[in-house]
This record gives sequence, structure tokens and C-alpha cells, in this order.
Amino acid sequence: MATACEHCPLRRSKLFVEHSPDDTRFMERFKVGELTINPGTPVLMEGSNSPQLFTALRGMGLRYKMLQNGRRQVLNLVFPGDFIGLQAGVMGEMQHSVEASSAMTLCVFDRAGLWNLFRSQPERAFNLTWLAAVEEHFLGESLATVGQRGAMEAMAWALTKIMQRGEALGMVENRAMPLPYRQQDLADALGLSLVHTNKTLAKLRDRQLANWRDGLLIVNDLKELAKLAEMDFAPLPKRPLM
Amino acid sequence: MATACEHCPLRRSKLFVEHSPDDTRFMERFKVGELTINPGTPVLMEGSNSPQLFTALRGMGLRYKMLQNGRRQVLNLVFPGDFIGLQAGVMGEMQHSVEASSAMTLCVFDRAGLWNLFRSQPERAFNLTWLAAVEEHFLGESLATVGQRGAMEAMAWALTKIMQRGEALGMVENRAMPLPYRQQDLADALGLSLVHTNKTLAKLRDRQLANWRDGLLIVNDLKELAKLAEMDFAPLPKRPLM
DNA sequence: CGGTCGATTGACACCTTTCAATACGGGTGG
DNA sequence: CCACCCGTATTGAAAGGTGTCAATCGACCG
Repeated sequence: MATACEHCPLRRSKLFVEHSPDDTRFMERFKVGELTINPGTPVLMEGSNSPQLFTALRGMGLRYKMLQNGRRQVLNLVFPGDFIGLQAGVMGEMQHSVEASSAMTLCVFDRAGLWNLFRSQPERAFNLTWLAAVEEHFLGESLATVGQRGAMEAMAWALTKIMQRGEALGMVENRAMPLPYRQQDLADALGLSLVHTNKTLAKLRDRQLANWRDGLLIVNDLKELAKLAEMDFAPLPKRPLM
Repeated sequence: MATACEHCPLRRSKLFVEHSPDDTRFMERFKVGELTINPGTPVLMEGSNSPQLFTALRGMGLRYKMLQNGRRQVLNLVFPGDFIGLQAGVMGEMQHSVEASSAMTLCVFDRAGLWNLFRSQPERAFNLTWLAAVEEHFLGESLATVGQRGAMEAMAWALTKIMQRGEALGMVENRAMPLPYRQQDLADALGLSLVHTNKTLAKLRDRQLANWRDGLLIVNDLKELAKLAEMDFAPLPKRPLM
């Protein structure tokens, strides 16, 4: 039984721009169904030309890219509210893969309806571009982190970003939030080796800055973690929800 | 004397999606002027809320982001045909800075006209989103390079990409193209130190794979360079020109 | 209970960074 | 016209952060 957009749980988060009744009506029509998948299930593969687009409704996943040398770069983590497949929608095919890390529920949209959206809903079209710009912004920050920060700073940056996003989504209870990834995933996101990632996490635990174990991330003093990362600790910018 | 869109020199390149007469007519109205600047001149600053958007018409520049620790990450190089300022256009303010590396000529657009574009030119709006997706794709590749490739591979990747782009734009003559950057710029783009960048370039010269001196990049065998980078050597995807 | 996957640890090798010094060309003021 | 300064490019040597290799451990599963 699909969730009605009108009652979409994501709309409770202040992270997203509010929908007008008209927006909701349109999305209700744009949405063609719901998809529930298990951890490890691929959603979109690089090179694929999927006829469908998604919005993560529940659960978490990751976007990644494989290189010829066998190494993997995780581009970012997929959280509830993230739009998946825009690249395929406008460029023709995906340039990276997406897969679920926890159980996920996805809203499914028909790619063919995209053109209709641009023609009849300029505001929604604008929002799509906005979403693309938000992604671009985040990738830029990630690039700066991987390129210019050391392992400890980078990890602190990543965990801070994750915690911030988790808070905005209401996933944090008692300074803890679910984080259903493997250390290898974070390693591949930050361009670090698995071993070094493990040791870096151990240090953060020793320093009592962040404790990530058994899929649960606990951060007592987010400000302190952000300071270690030498990052601007600004509130997340609002973003549209498709 | 501003260049008429109809006679835009960029339209000769096969890199860009062709304009319909209607497109050209619209762009002619959307374009409010032309800007010529000297090397080193900033175009947009991080945090700025510029009322203007640009398309690079001639010359080259770079986008970058400064970190609190004083280090700089170059996000990508700006080549003719690149659109500048989309982030400010949709998100409100720039998340990175842009400056000229060579003398540049920019087409200037009025940000206020953006909304009109979305409302009355769905096809152009679609192209804007397309452009954002192209940027996202490139940033993803850069992230993968900085995160997962060694210095030599990374440099080979960068020079290959540059040469490819240069070829598509008709900037390559006799296997050589202008590349008006400092070694520090490439270093900041790849997350390498200046010294190591210098030594890596020296090795590429020794191996006769790439020779970049005095603002001129010479590559005799692009295939060979791409092989060293272990990259997929696919032709650049077409992109829209605003 | 053997087998697999993810997390941990210790030791060591090595790629990059940092530190320093020199070289070279262009611009400027004496 | 030349000395001087500054930005960029080069090089050598040493320090250090990360990666790789290997082995162990705990949890889960058929």
C-alpha cells in the first residue's frame, strides 16, 4: 500500500521546502508506485538507461563508481529524501551506480513523465535543477575533503555531515542515529584504506568524539567534532523534495 | 561590440547540442551583455549572491573552494562553453569561487530572467538541468580520481580530459593546445603538493607522454596517456550550450 | 562446527609532503 | 641600463602520513 504524498513522512522535516497543495497533487500523479528492497540490492547501475526515477522514502544507500583498476569511489550516501536517477533522466544514462545499504522504500516515478513536468510545472522543474545544484555542491565539498584534508579531519567532516543530516531528518535520538554502512564504505568515500579508516575511527572513539559501532553512530558533542574537521558548521540549506 | 548568438563561435563545436532558431532567438534576448576580463580577475566569489550568470565565450578559468585550513581545492577548469553561476541562480548563493586564468570574454545573463526561462522555455530549462547533471558527473569523476588514483594516474587522467575537451573545442593544433594555468592550480585540483605535481609532470615529460610548458600542453599519443590513467576513453558526451 | 564477512591490530614499506635552496623571466625603480 | 624583487618552476633530501600484508577475533549462518 503506497504512501500518499499528502501524508509523506518526509514532509515533517524542516530540511525540505514545503509543498503547495498543487505540488502535492502533481507529485501524486507523477508517482507511479513504491519499491521496497533489501540491503545490498542494486537500484541503478552505471551505464543503465533506467525508465524510472526514485526518491528515497525510507532507509539508506550509497552511490558509487567503479574504476578500471578495481577500486571503488563512494560518491555520497543516500538518505531519505534524496532523488535518484536524475542523471539518467537528463543525460540518457547513469554515470554511477546506486545500491541499498539498509532495507529501503523508494517512491517510483516514470521517466517519461519528466518532460511533462518541465512543460507543465515550471516550478517543479526549477526544483529539479535546484536538486542537481545541491548535489553538485555536496560533491564539491567532498572533493575538497578528499583532496585537502587528512584522514582524521576527513573522517570528522564526514561524521559531522552525516549527523547533521540525520538530525534534520529526525533520525537522531539521544545523540545517536542509525548508520547502516560498513567501514569499507566510508573508506571508499574518503579515499582511505580500510585499515586506516578503522584506526582513524578508533582514535575518534578514544578521544570520545564519535563512536560508530554496530550500525549506530553516537556523537556527544557535534560542535567539537566539527571543530576537529575545521569545517564551517552552517545549518544545512533547505532543499526541494520530489 | 557583443557577439550575436547567431554567430557564436562555440556553435561550430560538435561538443554542443545544436540550437534551434527559436533557441537562438531566446538566448539573444536572455543575453544582456558581454564582459571581458584579465587573467586573475575574480568572476564570482563564494558566498556572493550575484545578479548575473555567465557563459564562458573565450578564454579559460577555474572554479575553486577555500577551506578553513587555508588550503584550496580546484573543483574544475572553466573552458569556453561552460555555464557559470547556476548555483547562485537556483540555490541563492555561490558555494565556490570562479576566476579567470587567461583573458576571458563572458556572455552575461540576467539572473532575474531565469524564472522567465523556466516558465516560457521548458526545453531550455531542461537544458539547464542537463548542464547541472553534466557538472555533477564531472565532479564525480574528479572525486574518483582524487580518491582512488595515484599521482601519476591522476595527472594522466587530468591531462587526458583537458586534451579531449580542447580537441572538441578546436583548440588543438599540431597536438598542442593552450593551457594557461600554474602547476599549483593542477596540484590543487588533484589534491597533490606543488612539488610532487612538478615531479610527476617531469616524469610524464621523460616518458614522452605529455609535455606542458609555458602555458602550452603537447600530447603526442593521447591513447597512451589515457591508458596510463586506466580510464575509459570514451568520447565526451554532448552538452547543451546556454 | 566449519565457513564467511566485517572489525581490529601490529609491523613495515612506500608514496607524498614538507623543508630548503636554486634558477629563470618579467616588471620596476634608481 | 642594471640591480632588485617577485612569482613560478625545479631539484634534492628527509620526515611522515597512509597503504599493504598478515593474522586474529567475534558474530552469524547453513
